[in-house]
Amino acid sequence: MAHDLQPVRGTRDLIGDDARRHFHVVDVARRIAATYGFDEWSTPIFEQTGVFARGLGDTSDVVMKEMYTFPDRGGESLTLRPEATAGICRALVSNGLTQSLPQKVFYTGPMFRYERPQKGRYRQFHQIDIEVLGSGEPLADAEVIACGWAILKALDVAKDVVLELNTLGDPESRAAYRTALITYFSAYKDQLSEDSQARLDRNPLRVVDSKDPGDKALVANAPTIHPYLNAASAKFYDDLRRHLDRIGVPVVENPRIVRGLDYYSHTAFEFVTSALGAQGTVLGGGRYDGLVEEMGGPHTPCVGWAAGVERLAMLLDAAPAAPKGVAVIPVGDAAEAVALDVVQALRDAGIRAEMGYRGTVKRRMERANRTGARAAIILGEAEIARGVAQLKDLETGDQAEVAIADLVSKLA
RNA sequence: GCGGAUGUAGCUCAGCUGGCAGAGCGCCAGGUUGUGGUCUUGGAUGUCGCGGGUUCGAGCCCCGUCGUUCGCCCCA
Repeated sequence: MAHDLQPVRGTRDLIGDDARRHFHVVDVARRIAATYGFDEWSTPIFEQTGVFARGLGDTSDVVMKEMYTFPDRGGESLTLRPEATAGICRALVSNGLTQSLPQKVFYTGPMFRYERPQKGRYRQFHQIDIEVLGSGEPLADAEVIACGWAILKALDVAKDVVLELNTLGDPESRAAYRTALITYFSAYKDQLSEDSQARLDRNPLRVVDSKDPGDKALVANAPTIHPYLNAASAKFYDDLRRHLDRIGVPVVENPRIVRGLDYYSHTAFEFVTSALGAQGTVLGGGRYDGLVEEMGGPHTPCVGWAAGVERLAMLLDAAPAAPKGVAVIPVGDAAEAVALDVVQALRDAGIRAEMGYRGTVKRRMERANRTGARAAIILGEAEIARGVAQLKDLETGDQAEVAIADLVSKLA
């Protein structure tokens, strides 16, 4: 393949089965989210760089080294969004919606991160997002998680996935835990991996989800957050677990779950699978009470998650079947006009129908078969003169004469 | 950003120690002047990812580069 026709590294085309898998995931998520009372938003694919730089926090890798940031022709620094939440929060504030809370938002679209591509990890990838903006109640967390679980069930991938749940507590609890972790790990600093030593300074919570085998031994004896939760945070977490239990969402508590982005507090969760190699998180999120304020809006507690469409699409057992239409086949030029009327009547009735642009009957039948048509309507001049057509069922091979006027009702 | 594997027809892949680029599937045409799937006959495939080097000669060896992939990192 010529170099200049190669798709850009980490991007890909969605065609055929790949496209059907992708859109099936999005369609199902959109449908289920609507059922939970979420409204779909759409915001720009790029924002002023500050929206992400301020929103995601300056310790995250996403901000430090993965953003597609560029000056536009006016000299303003813009960034292709690496995730959806910051843009949604910006839109909430820009549109004055902090006056009408809560807002329940469904979102889907492409995101961009300059990472080393791998299976399930692309530079342009797609997410589905659910956010409840403006509620600090654990019921909102429960609803958001339940909606995610419902989508995974509707996609029939829930069997491969478990929900891992943790709490990060409120800022006070989190700060206390942070201090405890620094104290604990500092005693073993030289035994930690190089990566974790760096994390210890930058973002000590991240040390507890290290995959380094040496670190894991130390992490196993590290304190969990629970003793450091203040009363309000502990109650919040208890309430959430009670709600999830009531709704029937199976939970595995995992005190090692820490979200990558800085703005989280209280609830943190991931739906994980072992079926996708290193890219095990299929849906992840949590509560981010400080983000809107961080961005310059009023204090607005929020909770939400993002799911990777590509990862979900890979978990699907099989690609959804291609739609089956009806092939209308004229025999001879004079029949084409009537055939055109027939296709139009079928389409007007909501039936997927196609008439080939050219070709012999044989060619048109071959195409009908190849494209998975369920039936063929063969229209010859002799039939047209009598007001009938041959209707052939392409699965059984049965063929019968049907009045042209009855074709639509026969195929509905 | 780091380490490993890999790249040959539209697809999946074979190609020996360096010696004329192949198979299956798919595609195109015929067997069927108005009927698909099965069968049958014939046909077309290509910058061997790209660029250098070694050699009488490179798909094969060497260097570089681009893409993919596995792990790390990070994350959805």
